Amino acid sequence: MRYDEEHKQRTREKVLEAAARTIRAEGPDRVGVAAVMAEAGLTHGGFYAHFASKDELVAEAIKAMFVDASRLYRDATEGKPAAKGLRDYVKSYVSRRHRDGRAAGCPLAALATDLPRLPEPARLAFGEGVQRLTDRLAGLLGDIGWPDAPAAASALLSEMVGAVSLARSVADPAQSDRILLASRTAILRRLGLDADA
Amino acid sequence: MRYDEEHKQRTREKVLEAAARTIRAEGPDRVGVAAVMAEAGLTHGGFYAHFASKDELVAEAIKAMFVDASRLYRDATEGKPAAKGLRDYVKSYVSRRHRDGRAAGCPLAALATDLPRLPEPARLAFGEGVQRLTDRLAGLLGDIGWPDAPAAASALLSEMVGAVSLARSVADPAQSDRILLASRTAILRRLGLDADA
DNA sequence: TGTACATCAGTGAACGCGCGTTCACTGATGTAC
DNA sequence: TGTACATCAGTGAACGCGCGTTCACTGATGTAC
Repeated sequence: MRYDEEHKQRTREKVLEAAARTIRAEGPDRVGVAAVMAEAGLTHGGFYAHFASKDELVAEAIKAMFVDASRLYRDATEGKPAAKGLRDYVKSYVSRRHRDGRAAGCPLAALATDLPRLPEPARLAFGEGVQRLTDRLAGLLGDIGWPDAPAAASALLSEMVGAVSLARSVADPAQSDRILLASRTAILRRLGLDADA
Repeated sequence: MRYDEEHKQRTREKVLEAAARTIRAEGPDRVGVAAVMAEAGLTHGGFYAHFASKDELVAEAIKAMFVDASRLYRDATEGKPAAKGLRDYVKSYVSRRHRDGRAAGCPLAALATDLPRLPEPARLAFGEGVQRLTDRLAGLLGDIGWPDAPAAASALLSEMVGAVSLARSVADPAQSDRILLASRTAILRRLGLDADA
């Protein structure tokens, strides 16, 4: 049907957005090419005009998820003093809303234990995303005068990822809430952010 | 072939052990009934004499994994003063050896992000395992006089799970080592255990 | 004690289904002349 | 300006394959008489 110049690029982005959402919600193994294409309003046959394989889709979708993650980070921190930004980011990350919204949340908490089973390109993309997020947190920790900010940022990120992952993994809602609250409180208290405005 | 009384029970346990290992390594979706049976030295047709479905196998295998997890906990802590036991458990959990041995490691770090996609029975079994491990850690923390030990234990477990999961998820070995080291150091220092014998 | 039958864990072929991938085709629009 | 052809994103049928599950069968041993 001969579309205009940017048409293919727009389609590719629509497919990637659908994949990024459903892979976070259902995992890379339970998401099918046909389902992703359908969610993007297309039929499955056209998939290979955009991606060489499903593996490539997964790797590219992981990159797209980290764009979402950056937006979540920016929304929580932009235009705020470091202490308040850090506090708001922790509170939005270790939250019921984040726990209950896998499809739109952080790829780390959604896919961490899936990654070791995925091929190299996906793991490379994931590793880069982890590093970028760590660097950003290290910046904030440095700004509030925290010692050894890069290592502290890594430990902080691990704790947030673990808390949200575990809160999602248990069947009992009360237990899940307790897991979130315990980590959120521990983090904010430790960073001296629990009483700030 | 009419086997003796305990024969069927032993076979079931062999199948569960094989499933517990391969599910931790490959994830519940990539492990097939036929592969698990073959690893237990059987053919796939006999599977349904032991389990009603693959879903039931997964739920039962999760219970079996937590038996392993209890053993790992006991090996690190048994017969030691609380401070030393806690320190040794953290060091064995947040370690390269644990990171590199998914099949025999803690189910939390191996499967946390898979669980939300599994049916209720699997998530119930997982939730119980998480609680038991948290209670044990709370016991140790209480013994060393840590305030609000149950919440502190939950936060500690989340941090350890997050660190090992993330260390496994990135492609770059140096980055992976840094993630482990950052969390391990932060935890031991915070608990005042970094200089103990 | 000996014989006929029942039991049932395990075998292996077969089933239906979903998935990743391939491929011949479509048809609106750009390009060549 | 008008006509014939080329392009190529997208369609939909088809493929091979692996998987979960089913089922008729096996055959060593326990039980009944």
